[in-house]
Amino acid sequence: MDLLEGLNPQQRQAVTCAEGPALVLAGPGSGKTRVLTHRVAYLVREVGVRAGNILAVTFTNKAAREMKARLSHLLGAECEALTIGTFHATCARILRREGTLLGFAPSYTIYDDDDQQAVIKRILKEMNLDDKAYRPGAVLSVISKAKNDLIGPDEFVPKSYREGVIARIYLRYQQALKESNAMDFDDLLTNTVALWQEFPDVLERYRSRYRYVLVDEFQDTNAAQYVLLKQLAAQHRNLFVVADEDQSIYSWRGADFRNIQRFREDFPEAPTILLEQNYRSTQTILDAANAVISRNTRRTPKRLVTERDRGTPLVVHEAYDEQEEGQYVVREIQRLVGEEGFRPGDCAVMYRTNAQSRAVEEAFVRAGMRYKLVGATRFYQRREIKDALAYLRIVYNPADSASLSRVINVPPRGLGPQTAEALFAWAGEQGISVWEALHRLRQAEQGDEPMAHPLSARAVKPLLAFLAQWESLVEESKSLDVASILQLVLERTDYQAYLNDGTEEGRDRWDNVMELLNVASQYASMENSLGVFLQEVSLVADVDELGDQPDTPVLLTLHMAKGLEFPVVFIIGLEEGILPHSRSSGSPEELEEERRLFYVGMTRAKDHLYLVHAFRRASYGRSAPSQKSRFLRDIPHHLTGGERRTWPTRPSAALRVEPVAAPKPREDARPAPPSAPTFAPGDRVVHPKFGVGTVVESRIVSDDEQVTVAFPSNGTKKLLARLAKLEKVR
DNA sequence: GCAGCCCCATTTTTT
DNA sequence: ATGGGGCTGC
Ligand SMILES: Nc1ncnc2c1ncn2[C@@H]1O[C@H](COP(=O)(O)OP(=O)(O)OP(=O)(O)O)[C@@H](O)[C@H]1O
Repeated sequence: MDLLEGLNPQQRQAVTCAEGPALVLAGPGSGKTRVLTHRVAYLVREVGVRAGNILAVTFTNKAAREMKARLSHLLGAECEALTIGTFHATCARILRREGTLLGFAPSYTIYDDDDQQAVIKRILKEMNLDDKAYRPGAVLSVISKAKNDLIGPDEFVPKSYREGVIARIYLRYQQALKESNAMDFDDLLTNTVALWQEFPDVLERYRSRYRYVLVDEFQDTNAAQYVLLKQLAAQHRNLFVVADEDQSIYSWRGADFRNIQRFREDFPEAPTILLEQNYRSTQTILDAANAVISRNTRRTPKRLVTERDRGTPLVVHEAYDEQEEGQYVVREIQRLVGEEGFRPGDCAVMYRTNAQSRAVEEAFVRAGMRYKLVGATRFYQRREIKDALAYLRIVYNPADSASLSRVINVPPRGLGPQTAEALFAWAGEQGISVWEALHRLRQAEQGDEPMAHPLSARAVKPLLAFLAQWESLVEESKSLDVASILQLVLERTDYQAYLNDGTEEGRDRWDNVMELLNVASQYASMENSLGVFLQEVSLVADVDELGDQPDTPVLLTLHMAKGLEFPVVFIIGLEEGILPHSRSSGSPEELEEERRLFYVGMTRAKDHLYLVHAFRRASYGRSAPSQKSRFLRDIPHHLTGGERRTWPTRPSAALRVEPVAAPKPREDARPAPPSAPTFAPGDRVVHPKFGVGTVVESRIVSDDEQVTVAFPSNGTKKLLARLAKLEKVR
């Protein structure tokens, strides 16, 4: 197969460019991922690079799987030797091998958010701090931010008293993790950076191993990830990155698209290759997406053309509420499948927040249709699943104190909060893991030299019984696979009896545990199946998606949609407060990121794009009128088929599409406040008489919008937008 | 120590 | 709405 077949000249140039660094900058659907994939194959097949010398970094595990699949097609068996994965997964693997140098046993545990919270809560108690003044979530976000910027607990410079306290928590937190032989997500990156910094010989090994490094979605790398890349590529300089600054949507996680600029400075010899041909979307979709993104100021405009024809207009639909919104989406999918020959799996429903999936799911259930929720870790968040995983994690890494604290009294065995607190505090004081503390307790009780400990005489017996039980489980598990271990643990803890309280919920919970066992058994034949299984679960490597791939509509967040494409896309909840989200509307930067998020969603669509908003929506149990998203106003009217809605006929009545004239806010009919301003401060506008000016302020006044505009030559004027025929200019 | 009850806040996005 | 956390009574 010719690797260059099916590539345009620009793409070929990128795929075949010489050794050394290179930057591919291009818009959505221009084949960035395809270029990266083909470049890998090209290096192996044409340049003769050994597959083992290539590292390709993707943004999600799913993307890694897809790339692997494509490369296995392009390269055959040789692709097995490639390293393809996310930064986190790759670092996790490196640290399994080399972590001992930093004081971590190979069986270290990756702590998830709950574990992290548990550790922080423990520390707050230890330090006598109020967990309301220092909310664990808030503390963790400060710590995470620091880590993403590679600021360790020692380098952390507090800018306030509060931050001083957090700095102390941070320090203790890192100790606690080490005592538990655990790392959090951010540690996977920072510890790898530290490893390579402190052990140049190790870095040297990885440099010669990963002689060619390729990074997808480079605009969403954070500082730690960028340093990792620099460490690896500083010498051989074979760093190939593809990026689109308009698709940078993870700044809240420390991602910084200015890494593109840094790359240019650090690798000045890198050619920049632009891809300007879009192969995905119709002209209409592209035009609409472009109208939306061009309102962002901090960007370099890109050229992007498509070979495809105009296609159909976008559909903008106003639903009554979130239920009717779900119903509309489901019926429209049924229609597309029934009348237009689409497959259910061609359709995707995208939303800003996970909570929004609920109403859509209910609509699917009511319609008797199957659907797939992407990236839903809900299953792994369930109590019974977390319990079962905690059991497994203890077997794998008994030092894991977070897991021990979770299940020390599950099922109840007389080790209540008092005892647990005493035990954990005692371990904390001594700077040892809880597991070790239990051993000391036994020593103290049964050894020759009695030792003081704070545990009540009554608690000692169940504690030692607990230790004995788990010691035996750890020992017996050594020769077993994950599935057998899980079965054994469930049996010994009598977990089924604990769940089975006679209620249906209890039955369901047990069913879930059996489902977990089913998933685990898919790993059973692997080498070190327990470790592999736990790692994949921790890295959210969508374990549940193994196997079944039904042809069903997909429900996913806009964030999860990055990098994917679908013939039919529904974006729902296009309302102020949701998209843009109220928690992200504070600064212009945040708003621009919300806009990019919408842009990413729109550009996933190949043929049909539906933009749906609801007239009213319930949140936190309260239903309130909503206001349509400002982003919808940026889409020129001629690209949409006008706005439609299916109510107020009767929300449950048969689908009836009634065209609705441009929204005219009538106070009696609409409790909603008047529409949002079309002009925002900073916008450049043109006035027939005064010329070009800059908007200073804009607010809604009765029926029109009063805009204050500063004209360089005519001073500042207050104008009514409609009357003055104000127009935006770019 | 533990089950049951009530109150309350809820930071949206994920590796 | 929902579940986690605090409180009460056994
Ligand atoms: N030269 C080409 N000829 C035909 N189809 C192409 C070509 N290049 C890319 N495509 C197709 O265009 C679509 C988009 O490609 P790809 O996902 O690689 O783009 P991308 O730039 O990574 O997109 P995004 O940034 O939006 O995720 C894919 O379906 C791909 O197969």
